[in-house]
Amino acid sequence: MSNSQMVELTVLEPDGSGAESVVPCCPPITAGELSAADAEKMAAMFKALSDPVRLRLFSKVASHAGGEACVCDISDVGVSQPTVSHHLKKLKDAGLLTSERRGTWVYYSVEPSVVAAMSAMLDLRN
Amino acid sequence: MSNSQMVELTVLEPDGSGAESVVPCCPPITAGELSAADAEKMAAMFKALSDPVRLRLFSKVASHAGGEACVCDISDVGVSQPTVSHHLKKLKDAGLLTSERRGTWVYYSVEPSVVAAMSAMLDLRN
DNA sequence: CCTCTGTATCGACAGCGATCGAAACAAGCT
DNA sequence: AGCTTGTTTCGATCGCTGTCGATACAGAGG
Repeated sequence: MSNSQMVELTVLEPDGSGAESVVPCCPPITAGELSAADAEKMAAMFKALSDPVRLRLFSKVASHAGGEACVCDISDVGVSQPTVSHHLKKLKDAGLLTSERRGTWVYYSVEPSVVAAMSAMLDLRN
Repeated sequence: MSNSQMVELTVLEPDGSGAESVVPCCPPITAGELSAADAEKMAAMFKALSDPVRLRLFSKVASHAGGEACVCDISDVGVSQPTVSHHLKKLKDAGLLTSERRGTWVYYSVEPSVVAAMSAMLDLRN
């Protein structure tokens, strides 16, 4: 039960705007070891990108103009359409994407702050 | 089978120094969509950090002096010793950590280039 | 050589998750 | 209302993986 250093994380409360209790947090991982709770949160975000199909879907959205894309524009990733929907839901639940219906189509957008938190956490420079 | 943009990734060959065919690559994800092959490689790296226990172990190593730590220093994460060893192996196989035996103890170190590649990929600024 | 401590591997089990087809829901059209 | 197209949900299957205890391996010191 020993732990050398613990760093308090700045958890941005996501004002219940969509995804279920999202996460953002985290100074560079070199700054100190994660608590069990923070590790849980961050791991969930990394897990969202831990599947090749999801990573491609995410990359398609992120590289689209405005960081936003219609499902119909990105669903060509070699799996069935229900599977695409399932993966988009996971990315949304993890807080990496948000979705909005506009008429017939549903558009997914990247959530910049959450992605930035992951990037910052892996930043090793000191 | 349509794809808007494709970006060639700079894959650094890891000169068979340890982990099995490691990965580094990747311009910011906003630059263009990942190919199936690159998505596979990057997803494997994110998967390594997608477990809370692994993320804590990684954070303990990264936050240690010199980005290096003995197993004995970090194995207090609430799971059995074999499980710790199993997770460290996964981090090593993913290329995020390297290991070296020095006498009785085994030391794990972070592989900065690989971690930097993940961080850079998630960098959304343009 | 034996023992002790540190670490890795093995084998088993349980739960999670990626995938699909089928079906439901949503919105626009005629 | 019915049809069509886009998207999500449901149920089932099946492989993957996190976990453990037991065991094996490695090095240091008696």
